[in-house]
Amino acid sequence: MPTPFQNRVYALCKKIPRGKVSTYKEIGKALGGRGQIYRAVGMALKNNTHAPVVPCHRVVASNGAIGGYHGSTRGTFIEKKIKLLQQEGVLVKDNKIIHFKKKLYRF
DNA sequence: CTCTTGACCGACG
DNA sequence: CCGTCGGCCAAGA
Repeated sequence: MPTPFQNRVYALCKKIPRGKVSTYKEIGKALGGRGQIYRAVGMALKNNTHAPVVPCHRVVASNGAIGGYHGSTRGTFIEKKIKLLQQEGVLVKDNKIIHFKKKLYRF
């Protein structure tokens, strides 16, 4: 069972439109949190095993880095995440999102 | 309740 | 560009 906090995070993830991405920080802000809120967001997504029902692959770090996927900061899953993003029109180079500012979706 | 850890961020040198 | 430090959220032990 997910915690209420996790539910909020997942709900926001679903709101992200196709071809757009968001960041841990923006999600945290949207939740009304401040400071280290994005760290808690990261934990929530890590606990998310039902991907891609929840499009957590559209959530990246604030600097445009991919971040992590399926509980890993690097590995096969990350490649999968990149592929999914590129399928949706978000180009990724060297684990960073191209035109990140343009693709960034704010709530 | 206390302590640790995490898919993080921003500032500084 | 890279390593280091401060910050101060949520969940689990």
